[in-house]
Amino acid sequence: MLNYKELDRAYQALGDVTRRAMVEHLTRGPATVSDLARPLPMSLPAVMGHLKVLEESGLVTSRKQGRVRTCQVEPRMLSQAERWIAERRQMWEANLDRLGEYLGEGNAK
Amino acid sequence: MLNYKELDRAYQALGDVTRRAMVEHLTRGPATVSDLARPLPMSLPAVMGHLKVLEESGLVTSRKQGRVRTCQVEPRMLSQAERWIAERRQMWEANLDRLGEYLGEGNAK
DNA sequence: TTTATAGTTAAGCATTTTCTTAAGTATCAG
DNA sequence: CTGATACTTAAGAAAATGCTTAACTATAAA
Repeated sequence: MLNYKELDRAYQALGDVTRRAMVEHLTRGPATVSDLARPLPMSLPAVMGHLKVLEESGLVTSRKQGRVRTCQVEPRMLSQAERWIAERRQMWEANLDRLGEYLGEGNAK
Repeated sequence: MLNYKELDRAYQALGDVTRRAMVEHLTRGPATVSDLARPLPMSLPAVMGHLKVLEESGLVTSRKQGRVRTCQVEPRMLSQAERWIAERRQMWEANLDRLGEYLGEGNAK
């Protein structure tokens, strides 16, 4: 399960173009910090900041070997964020169905 | 389709417990501003602020009749936010499959 | 050993976010 | 008309974000 703080962090992390670009990059495979930074229009420390947010959200993990840090997507957290939305949408649809039945009965149709 | 600014707004909107609570409330059916505010530990103007964020993100819409404003979830935007994550997850899985094939061939298994 | 690479930390600054209280406006009810 | 209700706006404080440059550490290469 996912507590509200984890969800906060995951959605906040995704609420930034730069970090979504990083996630998208990592879905094509693992990458180093420099790999992630190369296409981005900002300094390396700025990228590090975004990486920290992504790691704290659980969407990304990384390990350092020698002087190179390699980053990966964490698909589990991706799924969990996906699921929260999916569940709310389903809840809304279920409600809509119930309303439909009610109107259907009321109007004898 | 969804441009990056819309996605920004949608995920930023979901990246806050209060606003997720409001969305959750609205998945059980339409509600007025006061309905939304009642369970929340903050002032009405603060709730209005959150509502504004939700409306600007396209996740919620509202209409005013007389002095009462009624709010609704907008399931389309919910779906679109869901889809972005789903697509990245699938991208990652496809990549993993390709890696699996590669390793499979390499190891003659 | 010297130099280049890859990443990290720290300080500082502008902007945005999230909340407050106070003071409105526009219905609706009596 | 008078007061209560439902929201709305504005001003402002405190904290969080997102970036910069400068300085530093650890590793690898020459």
